[in-house]
Amino acid sequence: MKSTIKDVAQKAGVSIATVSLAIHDHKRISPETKRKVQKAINELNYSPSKSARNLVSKKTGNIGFLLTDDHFLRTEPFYTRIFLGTEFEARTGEYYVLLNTVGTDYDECDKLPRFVLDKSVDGIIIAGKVPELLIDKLSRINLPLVFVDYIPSKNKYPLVLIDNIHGGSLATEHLIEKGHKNIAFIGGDINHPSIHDRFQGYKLSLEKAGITITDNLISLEEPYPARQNGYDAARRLIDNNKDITAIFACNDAMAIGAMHFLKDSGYKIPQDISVIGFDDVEADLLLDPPLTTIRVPKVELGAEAMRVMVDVLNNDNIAAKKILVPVELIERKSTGTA
Amino acid sequence: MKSTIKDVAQKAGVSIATVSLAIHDHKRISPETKRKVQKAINELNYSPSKSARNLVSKKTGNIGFLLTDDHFLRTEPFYTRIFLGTEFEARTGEYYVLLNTVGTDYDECDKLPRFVLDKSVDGIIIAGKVPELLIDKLSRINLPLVFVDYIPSKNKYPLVLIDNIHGGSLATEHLIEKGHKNIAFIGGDINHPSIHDRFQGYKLSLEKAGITITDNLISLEEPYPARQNGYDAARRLIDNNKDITAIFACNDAMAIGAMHFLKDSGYKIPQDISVIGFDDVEADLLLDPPLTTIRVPKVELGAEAMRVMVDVLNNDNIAAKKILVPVELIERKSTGTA
DNA sequence: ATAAGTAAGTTAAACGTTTAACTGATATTT
DNA sequence: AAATATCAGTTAAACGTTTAACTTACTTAT
Repeated sequence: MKSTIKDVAQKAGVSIATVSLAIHDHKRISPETKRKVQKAINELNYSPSKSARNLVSKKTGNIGFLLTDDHFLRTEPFYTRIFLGTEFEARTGEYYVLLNTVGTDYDECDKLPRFVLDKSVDGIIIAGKVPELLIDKLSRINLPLVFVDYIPSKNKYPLVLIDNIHGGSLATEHLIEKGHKNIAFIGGDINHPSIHDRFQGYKLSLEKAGITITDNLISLEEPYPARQNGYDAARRLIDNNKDITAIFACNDAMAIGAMHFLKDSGYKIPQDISVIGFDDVEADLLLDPPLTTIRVPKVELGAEAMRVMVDVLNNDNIAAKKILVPVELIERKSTGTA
Repeated sequence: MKSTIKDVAQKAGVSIATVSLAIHDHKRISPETKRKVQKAINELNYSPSKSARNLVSKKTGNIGFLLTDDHFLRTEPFYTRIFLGTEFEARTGEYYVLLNTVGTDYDECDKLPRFVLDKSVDGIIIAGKVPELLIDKLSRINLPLVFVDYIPSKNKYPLVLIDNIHGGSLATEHLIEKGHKNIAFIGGDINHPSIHDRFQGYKLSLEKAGITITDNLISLEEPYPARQNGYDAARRLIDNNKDITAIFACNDAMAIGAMHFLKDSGYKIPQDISVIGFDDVEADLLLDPPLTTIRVPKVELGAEAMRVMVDVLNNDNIAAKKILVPVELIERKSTGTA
């Protein structure tokens, strides 16, 4: 059943080295011999053993995909999509993707990811925020690292990022165009590079439009950008400032929370208050009204990260590049004229 | 940096065979030697090379996870969750999971999944409905197969299934307990084993409660269990029978559609009509009112499938078992008393 | 005619494990 | 006291590739 290189060699009447060289299209092998070998391969339905190859090449043919438990388990399939993207791209690059999650509470005693310990990967794509301690440890072993949707503090690795600043601007400009002036911003975990940048985009656009940036329009206290936090932030904001006519939430989860609060408080969306989110998660379409948001091409992010990884692997020491993946405004029904 | 068994042997002052045997806790090695070896292992931070192991054991340590493109890409992260479950369980079983999708239009000319071609997996978990032709081809190569959430036509493989009949009963009994008598059923693609069984559960519970099963309370025509179909089915049902006080939809997507129709027609949920779904997808919580449903433990389904696979792999030819994973009623706000 | 070069293979070592078969002590049985 | 069993380890082959170094037969240049 399972044929080896030996069987092919026998059938083709050549040595196993010739078969190997023929497979790799080595110039030392004549076209005719290559044909003979190819014929034998087809007849025997042979395909090389990965294990044997890996053993001698000291490569594994696998790329690790690392993220935190809560990112993978969270309701919105954000990182799942990114993972999917790496998987799609890996296919063309002849790689497999191995997934591993780590706790957010990673500490000194915790083990390294399984695929690192048993040397099952040639490189690691790290998605989203992961504990810096883990990054430290990982940077000590000699594996190529590529970050997607996160900027580690010691920034010497290739980065694949959402163009958050531009996205923040897009969202804000959309509201400005609709005639809004009192535009609130809801953030959570403002130290997170993505959220920080979206906030930058917000401020940039306001400045550009000549609108002064007002403190009581901005909520940055929430520690985490989740639904409930969006709800709480919206309440605080509205309590302090009745003039708000539009809210830009730093992500859809918070936008959804904010919408819940607004509905609970009897505000009509978008007649009384417009809401825009960021990410474009599936749930947005189910909302009433469906949420206007900034679409992040999640699958594309993952694919890009894998492309960078393959480059790094083939090209040994390529300069650590930084790729910004563009976003786009998706206008639905949650935003209207002021 | 990367230490091999040779280094460990040298450091411990024994042969490499001894190291290997010690690692596998072989009885021929004395406790004292084992300690020595362990010490050397720790000091060198050694861990065995998977490639080398795989080569000699002729195992890969990988399990394939196969499903169709559209199942993986569809909005509700149903199969994604199942995948996650296999991944979690794989961890304890020392396996890695390799994912591969196939088109629903798989035909004779299409290649087998990549991980089959290059012999990168020891077994395959197949999730959801996949083309029978592919199953045929796969059954010819000698890899263990485990199906999750699908029953292939030639049923000789281990199966991990949702307990759909019981779920159907749970849903129906919940409505009966609330005092409902005119309980409608909305199905789509009634030939699908899962939907068929949910319908069985419905009928069983009605019989048990002494309620006659009425044709104009049942909609089975819809070809596909999607939102729009739920909308259409609900309309037809209500048009034909104004006495309906409760609807059991065969899945959440159809339930969501039905709710939309009811709202559009001015019915209050649950005051006028109760609605219950099946699956418990994330969207349910966002609805107004949030949907009462039957929770399907998706992660658990995947974990169970992996457990079965590991059993099969360790135990060579275990009888093809069939595991029914239990479901539970999640009561939210879309069902009330008649 | 001889040396040098090239073309097309082949040989054999290496990759890092596992494991069957062997060895050489001790301990036990007869 | 000799034969046998047990214990604790070692030796060496095998797994299926890749690849540097070697071979052999032609070409071509001098």
